Amino acid sequence: MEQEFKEYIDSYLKTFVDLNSDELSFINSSLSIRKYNKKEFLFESGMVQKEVGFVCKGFLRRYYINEKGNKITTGFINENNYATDYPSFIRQKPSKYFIECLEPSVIIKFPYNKIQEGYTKFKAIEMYGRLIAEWVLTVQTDRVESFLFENAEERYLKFIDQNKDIINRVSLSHLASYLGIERQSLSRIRSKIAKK
Amino acid sequence: MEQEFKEYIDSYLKTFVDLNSDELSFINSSLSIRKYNKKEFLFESGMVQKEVGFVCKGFLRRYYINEKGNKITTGFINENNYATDYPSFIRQKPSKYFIECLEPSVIIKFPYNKIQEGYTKFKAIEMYGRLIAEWVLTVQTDRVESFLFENAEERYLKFIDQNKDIINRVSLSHLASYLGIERQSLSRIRSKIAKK
DNA sequence: GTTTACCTGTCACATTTGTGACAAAGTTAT
DNA sequence: ATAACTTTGTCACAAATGTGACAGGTAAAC
Repeated sequence: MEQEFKEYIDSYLKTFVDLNSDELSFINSSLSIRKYNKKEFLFESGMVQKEVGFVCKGFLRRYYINEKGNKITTGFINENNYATDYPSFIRQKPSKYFIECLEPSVIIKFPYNKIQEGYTKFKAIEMYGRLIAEWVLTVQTDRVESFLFENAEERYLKFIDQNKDIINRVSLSHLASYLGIERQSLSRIRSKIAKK
Repeated sequence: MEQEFKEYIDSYLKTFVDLNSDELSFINSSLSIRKYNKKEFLFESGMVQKEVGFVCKGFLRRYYINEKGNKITTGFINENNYATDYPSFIRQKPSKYFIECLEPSVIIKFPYNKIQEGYTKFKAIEMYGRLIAEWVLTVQTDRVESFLFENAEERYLKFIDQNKDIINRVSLSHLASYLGIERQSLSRIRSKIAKK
């Protein structure tokens, strides 16, 4: 099984950067793989992430527990995405997030130290790091704009339009907190839309 | 004047990455400098940014005009920051933003093509690109969290706490739209706080 | 100095969203 | 199959925010 998923991620990475055999063998020797059950945690609040997780199979969410004890979902992670709190991983600072499996998952892990080693030794890996950061930057900017330019209903409609692949994997409560509203409000929005 | 500001940005860049003489001369030969008056635009909505601007002196804002014709400020840019719409610059796609000088400004410009050339030719420049992207990613993530975890009053208090250096350069209206509320709401919040 | 344009504070009212409660439906564990 | 738990939909009321209006203050332009 290991070999199968290693080849899977190799071909995924190659869609972004050209990797020579040195770089590929460095990457393959650096990563490990693990299966998770539903409700298991990739990591919990307070931890420093020693590795970043790449989702080969499964579905996860990232959430934060606020002062009132409410769980606020800030991201869903499906296949071919990285399960991490980027800012805390980059700085190697404790994260305030939990990452929880919503489905049984298969995760490939890259250790932080190996990534840094890859950045200094291999130009293609440094470039891949920049491209990933630029991509996340873009995603986060879109999300800031969604709060500034759109109301809750528009954010909801946009979400279901842009996430047809995962929409039937997320619960109403999780989605509501991701959109920045209460579950009752999302319920209201849904019934309002249904009447149209 | 040119030389003065070129030395200024050289020493700024050196605080992030080690630059050898090849890299420094490449950078210095790539950049140009320009003065702007108050109310002048660095670029306007619909344009593809051929260059990124580094603010040596001055103060600017980035804003978007929505369907109702309202100007929504999404960022303030002061000294030692880049005046750009990153996502559109990265992809070389037209921006929906205006960047306007709120004060007379001195801006150093890096052409997009030169930056890409720098990325491929110089490892230190590629690394600097990654660090900048990682930094912007972190800033944008903080901003998303501010919408999810905080109400308008908390966002306002956090802003004045974290931006003591520019707080007296921004107007109430601009700040309100940056916080995602109407100017009347910010006015209300201010008077509510004043009563405490 | 005067005029003009813009910015700010405040008000009343409308709309949106949050809060707490409850019941029905669905899911999980035993 | 049953019981325990979770999720969802709905309601009434409270709180927050948006909207349109107006007046006074400030700054820029002539």
